[in-house]
Formats: sequence, structure tokens, C-alpha cells
Amino acid sequence: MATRKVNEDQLMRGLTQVFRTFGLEGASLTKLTEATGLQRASLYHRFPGGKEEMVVAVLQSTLALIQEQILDPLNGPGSPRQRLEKMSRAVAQFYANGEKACLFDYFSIAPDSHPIREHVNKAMRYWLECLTKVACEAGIKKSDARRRAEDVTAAIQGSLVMARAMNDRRPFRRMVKELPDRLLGD
Amino acid sequence: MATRKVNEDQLMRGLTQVFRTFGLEGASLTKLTEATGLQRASLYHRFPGGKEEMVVAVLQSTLALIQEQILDPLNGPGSPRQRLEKMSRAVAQFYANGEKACLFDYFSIAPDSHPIREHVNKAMRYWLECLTKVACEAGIKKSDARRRAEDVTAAIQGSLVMARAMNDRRPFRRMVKELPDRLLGD
DNA sequence: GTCTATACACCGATAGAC
DNA sequence: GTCTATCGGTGTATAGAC
Repeated sequence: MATRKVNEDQLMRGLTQVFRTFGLEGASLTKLTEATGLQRASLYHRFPGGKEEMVVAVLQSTLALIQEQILDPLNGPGSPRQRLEKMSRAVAQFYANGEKACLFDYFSIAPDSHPIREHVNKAMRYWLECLTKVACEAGIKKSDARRRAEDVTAAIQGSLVMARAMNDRRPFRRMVKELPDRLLGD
Repeated sequence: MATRKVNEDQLMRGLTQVFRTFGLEGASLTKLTEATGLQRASLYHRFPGGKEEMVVAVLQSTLALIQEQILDPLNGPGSPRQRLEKMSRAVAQFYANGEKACLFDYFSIAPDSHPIREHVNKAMRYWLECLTKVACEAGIKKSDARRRAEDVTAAIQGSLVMARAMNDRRPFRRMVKELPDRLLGD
């Protein structure tokens, strides 16, 4: 393959930034070309499936980041609480303290028929499973663990919506700070 | 004025349904004409400001419904807990147990410059004030009341995102059921 | 692999008949 | 007040040169 003007990493970062700012329908090819530094035809060379393929690629690369930065620490060393504190810091960073949106939110605003919906569905269920698992390891019984995992997830997603809607990131910062206590009790 | 093919109520219902399904950018004039039974030009006769005016009108009429169905009961008769139980039922109905989205979420996915952002901002702050007020009336001190109001609001918004993303409305139904306890403590 | 140029559908918006 | 017809612009997508 010939030399690439923009490498994979830069490319995905540019695309992701646009989708995370303007949403699924708001992310136009024009905006995507501006953010990546590649022209339309070049984007189609990288993603023959067009915008729909870009959407899937953006979600996949974002899921890889979430896995690495947020979920992997849950299986790392330390007590459940220590691992959750690591996750808490990673969540704060990943969402830039509430400034950056969640693609689970943006990409779920699509017709049921849209292929991305299935990816989002599985990804969020997996996130919940990881949280449930660490709560179980802390000695919380399964059904309570699941309930608390849902509470924590809703608190994050909801406070992200609030941050955007009210232009106030304080609730998000608080939810994240309280994340370990919310999952394990205090 | 001549006879209207579609009355105000039917019109707003149709428009709202489209925006609440497809979001701000996804709601095209074509979809809006199909949902309302009015042609493009007729919609522009009703809303000379075009789509942007429709967006504002949809939000305003939705806020009126929220006021009437959800927030007014908070100032009605009964104990704070009784009023919150009324609100809880109204919230469940308004969001169709998690099937219908929240415009605070959808309409906040817009550039900061978009006029609708300011309306959403004020509306959500008002919602929070109403919740804070009833918590105060139940004897909870101001700062705790505010915090609990934020928790409840995030739980609702977050579980709506979860309902859409995972196609599972159980977390939403639970959050709504627990709403009074979450605001007042149990 | 990237580019310019272009095809064609759909977007929001308007003119003018009825 | 509603309609059909149409405008200019932008959307996604592609052809073909380099």
C-alpha cells in the first residue's frame, strides 16, 4: 500500500471527534473531511461502505479505548474498591469531566433497523456485566450487584445528558466521584 | 382564518412524535409532512420561521405538558411523598415506560449557538428546582435536597438512554418506582 | 492513496394557483 | 389554509486522473 497521508490513529480520532460532537445525522461528510484532513473520495477509499462503515469503525475503536482505559482496570490488581477508584478516574478522563458525549447515547438515536443499534446494545450490556462482576467480587449478592451496576450506569449517562443540556458538569463530576460508593455501598 | 385541515393539537402531536423519534437533525420536512398530514408549504404557513420555529414550538408544547402532568402535581395537595408518587406515575406515563425519548436529551445535541439550547437549559434547571423544592418541604436541608434532585434527574435521563441503547425498559421502570425514596430517603 | 470533478437524491425553503 | 411545482444548497457516493 502506498504512503498514507493520515495514519489510522489520526483518522479515527478525527472521525470520532465529529460523531461525538454532532451525532449520527449531524456528522456530515464535509465535517468529516475537515476533521480528518482527507477528501471525500479518500475517506471512501478507506471505508468502502461509506458513512455507515465509518460509524461502525468509530464505535469499535471507541469500545477498544473503553475496554483498555475503563474496563480492564476492573480486572486488575487491588481490592474491588481500589479498582473502582481507578475506573472512576478513567471515566472522568474519558468523558473529559462531562464535556464529551457518550456514543451509546448518540448512536442509539437511530432507527431500530440501523446495524449500529445491535453493536451499541451489546456494548452496553457488556459494560453492565463488568460492573456487576466487580460488585459480586466485593461480596454483594448477584441481584443487588446488578441493580447497583444499573444505578451507576444510569447516573453516568444521565449526568452526561445533564452536563450537555444545562451546560453544567458538576453533577457528572460528583456522580463519578461517588461511583465506588454507589456500586459497593458506603 | 379559513378552516384548518389539521388542528393545533394534532399538528403538535405529529411534529413532536417525529422529533422524539428521529432527533433534531433526523426529523426531516418529509417525515414531518407525513406525520402531520400537511404538505411542506402548509407547514411553512403555520410556522413561517421554518423548521427552527417548529423545533421551538415542539419544545414549548412539550414543556407545557410536562408542567401540567409532571410538575404541577408537586405543588398539589397531599404530603411530599404522596405528591412524588403522583409525579412518579406521571413520569412513567409521559415517557411511555421508557419507550419514548426525552427532548432534553435529543435537543441538547445541537451546536451551542443553536437557539433551542437556551430553552432546554432553562427547562431542565426549572425541573431541578421543582424537585429540590418539594424535597425541602419534606424537611431535607437545601444542599442535600439539590443533590438528591440531581440524582433523581440523572437516574431518569440515564435510564432512558439505557432503555433506548439496550432495548430494555426495566431499569427505567425501577428508577421511576424508586423516585420518591430516592428524593426523600427511605 | 489521494485528489478534482461530478452524479443524483434529498434537504429546507418559496412562489403562486386555488 | 392548502396545495403543486420548483428553487438553490447540501447530502452521500463515484469516476477517473495522478
